[in-house]
Amino acid sequence: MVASFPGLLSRGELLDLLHNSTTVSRVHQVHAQLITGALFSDPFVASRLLSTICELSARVPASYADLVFSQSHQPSTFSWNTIIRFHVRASNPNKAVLLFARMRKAGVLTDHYTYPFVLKACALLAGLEEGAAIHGDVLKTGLGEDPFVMNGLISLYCKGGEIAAARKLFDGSRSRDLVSWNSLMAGYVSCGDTAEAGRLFDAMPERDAFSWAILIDGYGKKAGDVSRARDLFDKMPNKDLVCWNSMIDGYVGLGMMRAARELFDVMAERNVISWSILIDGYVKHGDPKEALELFQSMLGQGVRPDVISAVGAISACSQLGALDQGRWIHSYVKKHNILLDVVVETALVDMYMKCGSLDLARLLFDEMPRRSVVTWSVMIVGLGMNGFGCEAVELFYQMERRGATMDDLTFLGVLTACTHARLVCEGREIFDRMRRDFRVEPKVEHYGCLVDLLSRAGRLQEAKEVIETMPGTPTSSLWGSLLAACRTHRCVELAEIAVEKLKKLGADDGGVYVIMSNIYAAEGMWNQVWKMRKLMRERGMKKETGRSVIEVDGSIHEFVYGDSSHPYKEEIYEVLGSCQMQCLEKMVSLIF
DNA sequence: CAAGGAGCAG
Repeated sequence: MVASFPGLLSRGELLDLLHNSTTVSRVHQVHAQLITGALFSDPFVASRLLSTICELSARVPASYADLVFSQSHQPSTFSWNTIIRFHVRASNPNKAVLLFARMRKAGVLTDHYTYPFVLKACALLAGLEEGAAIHGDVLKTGLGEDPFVMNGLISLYCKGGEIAAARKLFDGSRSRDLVSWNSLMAGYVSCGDTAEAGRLFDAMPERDAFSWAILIDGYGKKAGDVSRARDLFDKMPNKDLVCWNSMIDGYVGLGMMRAARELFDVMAERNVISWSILIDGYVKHGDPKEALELFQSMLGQGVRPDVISAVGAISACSQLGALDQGRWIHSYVKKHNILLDVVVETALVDMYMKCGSLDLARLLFDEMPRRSVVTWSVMIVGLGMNGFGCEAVELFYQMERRGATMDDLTFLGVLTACTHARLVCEGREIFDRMRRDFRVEPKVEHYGCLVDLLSRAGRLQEAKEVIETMPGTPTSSLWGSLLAACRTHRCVELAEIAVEKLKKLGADDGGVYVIMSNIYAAEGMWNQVWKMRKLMRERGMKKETGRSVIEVDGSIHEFVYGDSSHPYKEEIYEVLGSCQMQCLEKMVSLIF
């Protein structure tokens, strides 16, 4: 790289070069020049290099920034500020706070640039204790009236939930500006006091796009009062892109996808966030088909997907079981260098699992450079779901040996896997070790798994005891799974108890009586069966409509029981008919 | 000589 420069560059030439550096390789060139020319002793040049690295923080590893910083002799205040800023930008607030402590210890002068960075780091950490100590530091240096420093403090207290402290600073300040108003308003919004945020908004001497966006977001997403948010949105004079996105997100948060879509469709300008909000909204609110279509039209308009929209599209494929499209998105993401971070890869593993492609899931899982708790959990859940309960439990033990942290989802996955594989003893043991060995508090869902595990294995009495002795109130689903097991294990007495409990919980829907009448029928208790049927008729209960979704050659088909609107319905019923005929023929030949 | 605070997607 150095070869591209004949000889050494002068100080001025290096500074010029840095000034125009927008690529990492350019930074490397200058770095090499500094080393060969022993120019690190020039604090200004060294700090300019660091500053350029900081501007490129998204593409530079933290270790490289640290290296350059450590090479500068007696770093200046500016260099310290810059390396702290780098770590705040790179989401290493811990490191930033640590560096600040070292800076103080080294006796380096702090200035009005230092505090906003380090306060931001504290805010990210929600580290009120450190923040308060830095507040004391600020007062000693007499920088408390610098608007940047003060706003940093306000924002710190807001993020830490100390809105009263933030308010006190705000009220006592002589130099508050628009950002101070906005910060405090954001603070009220995030602690749920939208009313006070609204009063601040009305009292503001001037407003900018931030002010509007904070309150639109506050009314919409945070307070769920989307009509007030819309009022504000309509009144806003020069709506910027963020405001549109906030408003759309407000609708999406309440599941009002139609309203969200209407706004989206009339937007003059969209960015990848606008698309992501909507795609993610469709995924979350049960319309994965629409999410995928939107993702495709986003690509069609030349918008490069980011991690959020990619994850949205991938999980839409998981929900639909759309393996072909999922694989296509996987290769698209690889080809276009979309950051394959651990979240995206986990979504892909989940997609392959949900689509039943265990080998592809395993391949990706084994190759992943980093795995999160979610990655492991997804794999465990997937194995269990696909009927590989023993493998799921084995993976759980492997996870334990690696010392990976586990969360409640992990246990939900492994317990469900135990249920499906009838691994009663393992399941029971893992449940008992949850709190003791892994410090994960079992939730109702985990008790649900345990009850399911025991009752399916026929240990109905034991299951009933778990329900009755668990902390908190048992939910209807617990009694529900006991009831379902009573049917397979033909236990009328326990079933009747379960139905009574379900009735008390107001959860005795049609399904409960269907199961109960089936249980009676199996025992030949026909009087009871008729009683159940009559009860259902009286209450106007019906069975839920069955529906299913399938992907064929990349397009999605939905089937609803009794629905005949599918374009290929005649062919479908013909095939179905012939299947039934074949089944009948087979049965007939078996019987005779 | 240089750089900083507030808002939208998971």
